[in-house]
Amino acid sequence: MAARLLSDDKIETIIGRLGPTAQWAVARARAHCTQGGGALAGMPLLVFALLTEQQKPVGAYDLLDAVARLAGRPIRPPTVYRAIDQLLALKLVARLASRNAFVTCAHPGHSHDCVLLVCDRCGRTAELEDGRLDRLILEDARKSGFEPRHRTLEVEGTCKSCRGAA
Amino acid sequence: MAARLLSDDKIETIIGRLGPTAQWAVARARAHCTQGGGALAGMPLLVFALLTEQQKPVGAYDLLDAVARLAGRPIRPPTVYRAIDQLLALKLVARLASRNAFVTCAHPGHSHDCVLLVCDRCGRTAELEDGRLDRLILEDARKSGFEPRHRTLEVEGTCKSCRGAA
DNA sequence: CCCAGTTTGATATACTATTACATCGGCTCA
DNA sequence: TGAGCCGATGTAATAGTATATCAAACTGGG
Repeated sequence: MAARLLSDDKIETIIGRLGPTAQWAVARARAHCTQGGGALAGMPLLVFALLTEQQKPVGAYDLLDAVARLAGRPIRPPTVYRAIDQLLALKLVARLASRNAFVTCAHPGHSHDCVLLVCDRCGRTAELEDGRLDRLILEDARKSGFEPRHRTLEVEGTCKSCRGAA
Repeated sequence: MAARLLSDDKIETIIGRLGPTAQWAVARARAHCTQGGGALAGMPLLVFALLTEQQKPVGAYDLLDAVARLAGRPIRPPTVYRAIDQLLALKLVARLASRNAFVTCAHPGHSHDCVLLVCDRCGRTAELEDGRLDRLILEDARKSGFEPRHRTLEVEGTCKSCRGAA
């Protein structure tokens, strides 16, 4: 392959420098992939690590810059988008459609779509889970003959700590 | 203003050629604006008319092309985006974040955010309304100390007629 | 009539995403 | 071992979405 940008060793070193929460998230994500018979490695792993380090949505081009900085040379968009696509397929990250950005999923094992709470002050996101919501949406949709397949639910507002600060 | 692209008369003529449903939607939107003390005219009116003619989401650049064709000369993006911004502020159209496109709102008078059902076969959208959903989201969010301000809820699936056809 | 304010238009550019092609490394199997 | 295939990664080019900034034209009050 056209001269790997970053060796696995370097990626491990980068991960080693992350905070404890991010470390834990990476470890859990890897375990989740291993369980599924695959492996989280290379660019997808690096992108996941960078994304989980920030606790907020990151644009594809910010990830691109971060990877380029670590690699010491320019990176092309598809490199990052491919990694993102794989992470999306694995449900390890979610696309934040309202902001064209991406966040790591808090609950990798779950099959349902996320409910994302996005703070418009600090930009941080939290994930919500409520089966009643999905049941209600399903029920409402079917009433009009619509068969749902996938859902995007993003709530913008102010998070607890930002409300406290104000 | 830098030589208006389309006179009000021309816009009225274009609206006159729309189908009855679209005519009705335009009339209702205008009434809604008049009630609010404003007026729906010029580019925003034209964009609303074009958008309501299609019963499905339309990208900004498709609208751009449509306006350009009607005007008989190229149009620049900000012209259309400004019109869209005004229509968004008036809640006459909604942004379909998951597709970077726009649809006219079925219920201009309502203050709540829309629930949009988007058919992945025919592309058409329907609007849903259920206060229980919003109450549930509000309740869940507040449980984690989050104060919601705005919501994006888009459901992708198959509509009644497309399911019938299959 | 002239000026200030508002609205609309043009230019240029930033940001987001994908298509199509090139290259590398490892694997199988003679 | 090495020829040939396969999958993963990298590159080039371009398509699609959105905005910041400046310029020009109508509007209404004086």
